[in-house]
Amino acid sequence: MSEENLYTFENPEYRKTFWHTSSHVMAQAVKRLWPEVKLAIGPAIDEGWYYDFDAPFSFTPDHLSQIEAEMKKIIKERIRLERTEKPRAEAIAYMESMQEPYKVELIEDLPEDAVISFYTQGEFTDLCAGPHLDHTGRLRHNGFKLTKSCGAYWRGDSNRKMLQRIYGIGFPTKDELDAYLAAQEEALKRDHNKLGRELEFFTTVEEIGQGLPILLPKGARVIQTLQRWVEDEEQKRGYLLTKTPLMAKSDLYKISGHWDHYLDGMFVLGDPADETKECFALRPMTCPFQYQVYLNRARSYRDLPMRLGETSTLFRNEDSGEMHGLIRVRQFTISEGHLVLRPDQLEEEFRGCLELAKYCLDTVGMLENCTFRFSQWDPARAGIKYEGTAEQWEEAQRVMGEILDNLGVEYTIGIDEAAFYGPKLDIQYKNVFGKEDTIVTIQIDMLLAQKFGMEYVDADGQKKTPYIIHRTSLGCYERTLAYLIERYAGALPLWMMPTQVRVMPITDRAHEYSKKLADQLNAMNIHAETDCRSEKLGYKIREAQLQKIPYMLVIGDRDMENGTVSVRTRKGEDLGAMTPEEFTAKCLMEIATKSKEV
RNA sequence: GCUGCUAUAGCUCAGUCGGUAGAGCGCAUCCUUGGUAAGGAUGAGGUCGCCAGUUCAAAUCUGGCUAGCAGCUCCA
Repeated sequence: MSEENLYTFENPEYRKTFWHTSSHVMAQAVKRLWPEVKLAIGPAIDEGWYYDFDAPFSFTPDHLSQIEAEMKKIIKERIRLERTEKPRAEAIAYMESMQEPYKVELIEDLPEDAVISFYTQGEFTDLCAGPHLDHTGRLRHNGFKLTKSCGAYWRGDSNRKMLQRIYGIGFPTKDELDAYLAAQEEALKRDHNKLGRELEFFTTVEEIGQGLPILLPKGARVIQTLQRWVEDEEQKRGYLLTKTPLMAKSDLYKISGHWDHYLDGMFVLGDPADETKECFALRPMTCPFQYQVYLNRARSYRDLPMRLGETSTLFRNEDSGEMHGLIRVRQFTISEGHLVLRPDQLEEEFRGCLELAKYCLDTVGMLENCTFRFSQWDPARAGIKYEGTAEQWEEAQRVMGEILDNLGVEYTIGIDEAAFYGPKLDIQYKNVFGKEDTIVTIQIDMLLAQKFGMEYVDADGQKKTPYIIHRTSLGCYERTLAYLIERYAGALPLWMMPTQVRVMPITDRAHEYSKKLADQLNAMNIHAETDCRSEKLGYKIREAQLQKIPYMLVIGDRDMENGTVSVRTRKGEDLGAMTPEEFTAKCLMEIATKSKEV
């Protein structure tokens, strides 16, 4: 980056600094208004900044307006920011004198030899590593907005006090702010939780409970289309289809380790404390069930790799605050698979899993927005969250790292994000709020095969323990549907749409012709329906348009005379008259190629 | 689970100071047979999320619960 571009908003470093200084200005405003409020931390984030406060009251939108007004003053005062450094003991004493206990704790946790720096702007001083802008006038008094306030645990620890976080966003000009806020508003219109309900993909019912959405006919159909496609694709790639029980006795989960590591997350049927009675649990994952397929008889190295696939419904008892539309639910269905392998097959099979996942994500149009996370263990939680030895973990992570590097996967590392039995490659996707979740996961497991006594007889006659890859190819169908709704604002590509064509007779005279047309289309596996209500054409078109139906066939006297259909797309294009055969061929081609055109 | 917010007709929302409810859209019926984003008329539809409490009186005030939203924590 050239010298002259250094101090512009396009430079990510400058942008972070800009937002970081904004967070200090916000904290200064809060301290001016309510000196009793304690300061925690206030970093710049990907989009804007936040600051965590410990206040004896709750910040309301009213408070935020007051803070904004005070921030404007501070910006107009053009206060210089000055950096100072203090020795550790002095720094602690200083923050104690300022009655900022959170700052004291932060300093105490710094290494003995750390440089402890402060930034002062006017009467306000904050513990901070910097850097910062030179004065508050660099910010724009009408270029920022405090977007929300909410709870956040001190140091991200749910056992500690919940503080209040205020988020803000800011730009060098008001126009940029307005553009950002308008874009945000646009993005929220795609929110699957709103759009998915409006378009009748799903709903929820109070009596059924949290995290248990009802897939309405439209949503169910999309998921059916995706499932059939994924199952067929897996079969082509050598997967064997299984169908295993949705529940098992606690015995099974005790072998797998889920009983120890995951009991809180399971729906248990019966009393785990009563050893005289059977106790069942709904399955939170498929692994120990699908392993039984492998265990059905003795296996030879010639049987490997064994690729098992199952469209698998799982149950997880999530905490009540975690549920979100179709993205985080208590019952969901995934394209689950387990591959049982010899060590020499690991890399190739891992590549196969990654290729399958990328193919699936690309076909539905989501790959370009995915990021890859290499999820590793945290040695500090060995034996608590993670099973196995340090050697096993280092080995599994080394192997996975090598494979990822060989495949040229660009990834970030997530510490303490692994499964209890091994490291993962998680493919992440962001929703319209910018919140990231895993859509696909590929995991290497060096532990469970041993626990279940899974072996194979190798060429040398020795019994050996196989590797296992746990993987999904399109992840959880409910979650995928949610992201698809957001990705396409409800206007899914033709091949996935629950209704692909709506036939719209203009007069009663055209009803019979229209119904026959729809029947013909359905016979060709094109999802068509007829709108025979006695409404005007414009009204029918408006409704079909709002429902994002890809093709509208307008049928009037002209079409009946000429034996044609008049085709309109949801984009508003009038494709004119064509024969039913021409239209059918066009649709079938678009469906067969899984065109992403919308 | 935690912090904050929310819950009125199928949907989006009004409802003033506590005196048991309204609109638009949708739905039904009728008129209209209209060629590319809303034709007209009439009508039905609500124990104001649930349970308590305060009060002569609660959609409105208080508490608890349930569900929804944003974030935190956890997780696919």
